Amino acid sequence: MRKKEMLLKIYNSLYDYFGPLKWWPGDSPFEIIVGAILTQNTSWGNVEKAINNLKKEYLLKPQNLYNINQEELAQLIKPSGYYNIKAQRLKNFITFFIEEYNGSVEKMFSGDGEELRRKLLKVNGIGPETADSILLYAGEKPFFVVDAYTKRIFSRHRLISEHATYHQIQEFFIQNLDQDVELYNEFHAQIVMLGKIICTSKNPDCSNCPIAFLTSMERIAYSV
DNA sequence: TGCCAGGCCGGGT
DNA sequence: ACCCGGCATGGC
Repeated sequence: MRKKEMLLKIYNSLYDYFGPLKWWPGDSPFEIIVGAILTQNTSWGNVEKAINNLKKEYLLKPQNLYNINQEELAQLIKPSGYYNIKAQRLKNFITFFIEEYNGSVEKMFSGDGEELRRKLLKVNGIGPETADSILLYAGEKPFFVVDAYTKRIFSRHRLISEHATYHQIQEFFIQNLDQDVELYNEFHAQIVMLGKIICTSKNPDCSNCPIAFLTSMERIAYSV
C-alpha cells in the first residue's frame, strides 16, 4: 500500500465510522473567523457561549466589533477563557480586517491565499493553526489544518514524529492528499472527533480505534 | 478534585 | 533555534 492510499484509507475509515461532520459550525465566514480565535486551546462548548453573547449584541458584524471597546468585549467572551488576551486578539484582527479590507470577507479572500496567510500570521494572536482554520473554513481555500489532536493521533500511530513541527505535519498531509477543500475540511473535522472521543490524552488504548488497521511494519515504513 | 480543552506570545537560555 | 510560564473558564 502506497503512502497516499494509506492516508486516504485512514480518511475513509474515519468517515465510515463517524459519518459526515459538516464543519465548521457557524452561520457566516466572519463568525467562523471569530470562533477560530476564541477556540485557541479551548473546548468548543465554551466558545459557543461566548459566540452567543456576541451574537446577542450584534457583534458578529465587523463594524460593530470594531467599535466596541476591549474591556466590554472581554466581559462578553468570558466563557471562552483567556478572555483578556482573546479580546486583545479579536481587536488586533478586526483592526487589520477593517483597515485592510474594509471589513469585507469577499475582499480579504479574493487575492492569493499564501499572501493572505503571511498577512494573517503578522497579526498578533494569529498563529499557524488559526490562520489555516480561517483560510480553510471561512475562505474555502485548500490549507490543511494541524492541531494538537492531529499531532497526538498521528504520532501515536507512528506516522509522524512526536517532535514534528507544525510545518512538517502539514507537509505530510498536503504531499499525500489531493488539494481539495472539501477533503481538507472533512478530514480535519474527523481527526478532531477521533481525538475527542477515542484517541484521547488519557486513553492511549488504540484497540477500538477505527484507524488502527496498519501493521507495525507499515507504520515504520510510512513514518516521517 | 484535578486534568483537559480545536494556541500563541514573550522572555529566557 | 528551542523551552517554558502565562493566559482562564467550564465539563467530566
